[in-house]
Amino acid sequence: MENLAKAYDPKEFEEKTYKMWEEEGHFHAKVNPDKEPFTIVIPPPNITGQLHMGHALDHTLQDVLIRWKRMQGYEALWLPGSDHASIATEVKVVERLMAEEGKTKDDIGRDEFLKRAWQWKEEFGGRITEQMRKLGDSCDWERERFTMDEGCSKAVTEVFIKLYEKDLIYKGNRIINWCPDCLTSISDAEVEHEDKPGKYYYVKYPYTDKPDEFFIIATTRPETIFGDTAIAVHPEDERYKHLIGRKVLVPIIDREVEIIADEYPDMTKGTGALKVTPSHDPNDFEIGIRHNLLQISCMNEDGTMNENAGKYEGLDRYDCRKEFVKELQEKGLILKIEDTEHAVGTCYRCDTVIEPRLSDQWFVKMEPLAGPAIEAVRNRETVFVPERFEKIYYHWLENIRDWCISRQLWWGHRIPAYYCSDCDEMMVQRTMPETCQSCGGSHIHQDEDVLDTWFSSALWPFSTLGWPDETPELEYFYPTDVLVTGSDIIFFWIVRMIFSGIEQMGEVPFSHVFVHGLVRDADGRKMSKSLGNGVDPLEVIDQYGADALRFMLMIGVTPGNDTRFKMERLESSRNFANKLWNASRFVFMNLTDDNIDEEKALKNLRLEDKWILSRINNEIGEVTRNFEKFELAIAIQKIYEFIWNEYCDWYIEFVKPRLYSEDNEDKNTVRFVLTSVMRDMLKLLHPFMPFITEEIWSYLPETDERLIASKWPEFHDERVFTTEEEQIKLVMDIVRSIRNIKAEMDVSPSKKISAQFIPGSKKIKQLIEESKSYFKTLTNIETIGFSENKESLGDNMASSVIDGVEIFIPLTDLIDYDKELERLTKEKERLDSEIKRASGKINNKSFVDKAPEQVVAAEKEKLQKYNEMYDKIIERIDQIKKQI
RNA sequence: GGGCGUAUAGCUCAGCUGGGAGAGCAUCUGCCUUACAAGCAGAGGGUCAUAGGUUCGAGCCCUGUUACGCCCACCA
Repeated sequence: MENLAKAYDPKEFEEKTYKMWEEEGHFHAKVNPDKEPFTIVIPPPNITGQLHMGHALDHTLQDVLIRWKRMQGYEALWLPGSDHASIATEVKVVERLMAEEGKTKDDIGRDEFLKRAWQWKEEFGGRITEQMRKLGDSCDWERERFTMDEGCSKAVTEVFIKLYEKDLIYKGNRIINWCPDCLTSISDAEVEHEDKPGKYYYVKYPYTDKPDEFFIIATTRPETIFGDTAIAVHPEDERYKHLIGRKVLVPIIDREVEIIADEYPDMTKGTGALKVTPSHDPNDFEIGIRHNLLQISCMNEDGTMNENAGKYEGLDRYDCRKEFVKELQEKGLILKIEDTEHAVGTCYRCDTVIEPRLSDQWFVKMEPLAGPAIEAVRNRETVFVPERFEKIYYHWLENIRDWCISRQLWWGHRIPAYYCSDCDEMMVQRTMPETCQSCGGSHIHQDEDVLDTWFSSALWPFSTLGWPDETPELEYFYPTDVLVTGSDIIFFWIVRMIFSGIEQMGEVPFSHVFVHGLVRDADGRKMSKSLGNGVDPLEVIDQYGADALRFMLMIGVTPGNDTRFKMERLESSRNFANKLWNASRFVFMNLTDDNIDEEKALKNLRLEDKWILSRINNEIGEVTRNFEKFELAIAIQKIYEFIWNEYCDWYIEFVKPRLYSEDNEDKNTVRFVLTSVMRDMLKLLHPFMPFITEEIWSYLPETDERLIASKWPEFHDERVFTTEEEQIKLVMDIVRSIRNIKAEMDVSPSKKISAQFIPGSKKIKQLIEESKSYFKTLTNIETIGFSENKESLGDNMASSVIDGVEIFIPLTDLIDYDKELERLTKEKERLDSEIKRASGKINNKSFVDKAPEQVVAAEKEKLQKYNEMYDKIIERIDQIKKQI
C-alpha cells in the first residue's frame, strides 16, 4: 500500500494537482440540459493589478461555493476575466512612457498610445490569472474574457445605442466632477469626501448705488468670485427681503450682479446669503438655470485661473486664493476670516481636490433605471447576504443623480457618436457613417471621449455569455447565481449590474450578492500600498501553502465583517493541514492491498464505529445546511472540530488496538470505517482546502474518480446511532475523569494502574465491562473491578463522581489527602452551582408553567442527576475527612 | 447632518432558531505514548461595554448612553 510522504509539504503537490485538474477539464462548464446550472462571474481584476489579500479572500469564497455546487451535481461555471480599468491603466501607461521614453501621450498621439496600452495588457494582463492558479481558483479558463475584447465591446456599443434611442443617454453641458490632475471627468461615485480644515471668508460686496455700503457674504472659495453672477437669499429671510432686486458689485472686478430670491439658501448658515457661481458649484448651477444667470468659468481644466480672473490668469487655484484674499484684505473688502472644517471632494484615484466644472459630457438618465432596480431587491429577486447591505443599496439608488459616463481619456471604449465637421450634425450609431445624414458631407469624426470603465463592467454578467447574440450559454447560465464582492464596490458595480441586467435582459443578473469585508493587517489597519503593510498572498502560499491561506481566510469570520491577517492564525491553519496529513498517513499505514469488504464491515460495527459514522452523518447534514445559508465560517469550523477532536483525538485512538490485533475480520471493519469517514470528511473539506484533500483522496483505495468530481455526501437516516453516541459519551467522560485524576494526583500518564467502579446501573456496568480495552489504551488502566459501596474499597484512593458512575483509582504512593480533598471540593462546588441554577428554575412556578415541556423535563432530569452526584461526593468527602 | 457596524478570556475572534459562555494563540503542569512536538494529556482565565425594558428565561430581542470604526451627504 502506497502512503503519503512523511512530512506535509504543499509544494510537493499543489501546483501539480492544479495542472491535473485543468488538463482533465474539471473547471470547464458547458451547456448541459441534464444538469442545473450554477454560475458565478468573477469581479474582473484590473489588468494593472496583482493578486492581493482582498482577492485571495474574494476568490476563496467564490471557489468554495463553486466547488461545493460542482460536487452537488450542478453544472458549475466560474467565469473569469479581467477589466481594462480605463483610468488606472492609462495612468500606468503614461508613467511608463515617460519613464522609458521621456514622452507624454500627446507626443506620440492617440493611435500610438493605444498600441502601448494593448502592449501593456499583453504583458501584464495575464499576470494575475497565473497567480489565481496558485490559489486554486477553479475557473473555466476556456471562457476567460476581457472587458475590451470584441464581444464585450460589441455589447458596450449596443447598450449605448439602445439607451440613447430610449433617451436614457444624453449629451449635455453640465457641472461634473473634474479632476485637474487626471484631466478627466469622474462620476459622483468616484468622488471621495474628506473633512479638511478650511476658512470662511466674509467678503464685502459694495452696492452699485451706494458704494460705501456693503453686502456681506461668506464663502470658502474666494477664488471663484470671478465667476459670480448673482447673490442669492431666501425669499422668506427677513434680513434680506427688502434687498431683493438691488444690485451689488463683485469686488475688484466690479461686475454688477443682482440680489435674487431663491429657496435654496439656508437662512441658518453663514450670513444666510450666497454668492452664486454657476460654473463652479453644482447648486449654483441649478440656481443659475432657474434664474437664467450667466455662466462664467474662471478656471482652466488643469486648475489654473483663466482670463476671467484678470491679473490672476495662469495662477494655480490655491495660489490665486491666497493672493486674491491678500488683495481683498488690503482693500478692506474682507470683514473677517473664520476657521472651519468642511467636506471636500477628492479624486478616488489621485486624491486631488475635485473641481466642479461646466463641460460637455455624456450622461445616463438614472431615474427610470433606478426604480426597477430598487423593486427587484424589494421583492427578493436579488438578495444581499448579509441583508443589511440592502439599506445601503436602497439609499444610494433613491438619491441617485444622472451618471456621467464620458471620460477624457484614450484607453477605453470610445463613444459611438460621430460628428459632421461641415454641419455639426451628431450621429449615434454602431459604426462610423461615411457621409453626414444631414448635409451629406464626408468629413466625419468620432467623439473623442471614452466611456467610464464601469459602463462595461455593468454588462459583465451577460456580455461575457455572448450578449447581444442569443447564445445557448446566455440562455443556460443567465441569470447567474451568486455575485461575491467587497462592500466597497456596491455602488460602482453591483448597482449598475443590476439595473443594466434588468434593462437589457429583463431579468436581474444574479439571485444573491454575497458581501465580504476587508482583510486588514495584524493591527487592524487597511492594507495599502502607501502604508506598505500589505501581505503578499503569493509569499504566504509559498511558505504555508494555498490550503492554509484559504483556511485562514475562511475560519472565524462573519459575513460582511472585516478580518485581520495574523501570522499565528496562518500557522494554526497550516497545523491543521499537517494534522489531517498525518492522520491520513496513519490510516494508509494500516491498510493493505486487499479490498475492504463493506458488507461484512457493516454487519460487524462496534460501538465506536457506529458512533463516528453517526457523527460524520450528522456533520454532513449540518454542514450542508450551513453552506446553503452562506454560513461558510460555521461550516469550516465544524469540519475542523470534527476532524481534529473526534476523528483524530478519539476515533483513531479508540481503534488502534483493533488495528494491531490479529482479528482480520475486525480489522476489515475498522479499515472500512476509517476510510469511509475519511472519504466524507475529505469531501466536506474539499471546497475549503482543495489541494491537500485531493492529494490524500488519491491514496484512498478503490478510488476511480477525482475528489473534485466526486459526489457531495448526503445525510442518511439509517446512519443515525443515538444510543451509541450516548454510550461513547459516558466512556469519554470516564476516560477524561481518569486522566484528570492521574494528572492532578501527579501520577505519570504512562504508569499502569487499576480502577474500581461503582456503577449506577447494570447497563452501565456492562458498558464499562465492554469498554475495558478503551480504558487500557487511553488511560493505561490495566485492570478494573466493581464494587457495591465505597467502604469496601479500602484506603489510599483518588476518586471522582460522574453521571452514572463513581470512579476510584488506587494509588501506589501514599495519597495526599489534602490534595484529594481540594479536588473533590472543586467538583462539589461545581455541582453546587449547577444545582442552584437548576433548582432555581424548577422552583420558579412561572418557569414550570410557561417554558416548553421539553425544557422543563430536561431541567428536572439534570437536577436529579446533579443531586445524586452531589450526595455521592459529600459521602466521599466525609469518608476522606475521617481518614485524615 | 444621515445611516451602518463593532464592544465576549491576556490577544485575535466565533457564538447559526432566546434555554447550562467557546476556539485559536498566549499562560501553567506533565508527557519524545511506534500518524503528528506543526503533537498528546491536564489546568487556570470571562459581571458577554453600560443603564433600563420585554420574557419563565437575554451574550442573542427592544430603548437609551459611552467608546472605536466604516459608509453616505451639493451647508456656501
